[in-house]
Amino acid sequence: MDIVNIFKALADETRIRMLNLLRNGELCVCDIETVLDIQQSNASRHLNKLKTAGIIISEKKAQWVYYRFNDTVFLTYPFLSIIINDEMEKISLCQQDRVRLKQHKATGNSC
Amino acid sequence: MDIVNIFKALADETRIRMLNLLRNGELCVCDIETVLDIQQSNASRHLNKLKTAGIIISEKKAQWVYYRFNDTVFLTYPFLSIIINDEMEKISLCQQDRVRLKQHKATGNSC
DNA sequence: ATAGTATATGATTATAGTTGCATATAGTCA
DNA sequence: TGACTATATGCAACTATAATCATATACTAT
Repeated sequence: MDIVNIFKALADETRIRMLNLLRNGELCVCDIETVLDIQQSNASRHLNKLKTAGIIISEKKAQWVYYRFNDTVFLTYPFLSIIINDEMEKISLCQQDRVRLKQHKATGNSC
Repeated sequence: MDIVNIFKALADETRIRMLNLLRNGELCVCDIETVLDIQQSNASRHLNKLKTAGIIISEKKAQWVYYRFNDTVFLTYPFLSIIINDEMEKISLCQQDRVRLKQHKATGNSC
């Protein structure tokens, strides 16, 4: 039952926060790491879990790996759009994270 | 983050199958047990997990405990309606379970 | 009261998921 | 080439979840 793997991928606060950050567009691992203040290996593994579930895809550019939403999964599971567009907007930690991402990008230290 | 507990509750095949059965209306533990062919304690614990997450509620009637959807949670999390109405319809195991529930009810052995 | 049925829960074991540290791999740039 | 950066992964410790069996609780009916 593939949908169970989707829910398993969503059943973690860090991964919800990651998906929230990706709403603004693709990001590399190190920026996600910095904004969420988590370890590099931790970030890499959580992103891999979201990728394995089919929610995000990755693309290597030079030494960075950029992650972004996998558009086709929203066709298969339309409820995912609602979660990402509406539910994440309601979560205060997610709102704060997006402010922090904006600030991080403003510093010019982002990829 | 309450929504993570919702996803944790959904991140299990048995619990998805339980929610699918409840689409037809309230059911007691023993009927769910029979239709899904799982142990009694197992059924009770999974139902409790769905209840703790706020997705279902229970009502005791005589010696039976009936479980049904908690309507208020669909107001808080509208995406849940889509999952239960649309996604479960697409899962073949869920379709089969609903046939088995119908057959079980037809035997007259249900609560 | 007694026997029977339905449900919940304690205790245990098994399995799966998470984290941190160290290290491997792959790319960049001087 | 060598130093550096970004990312992934092996391993170990830890935590959480699930399944099973036995038992407790609560209700029914005789």
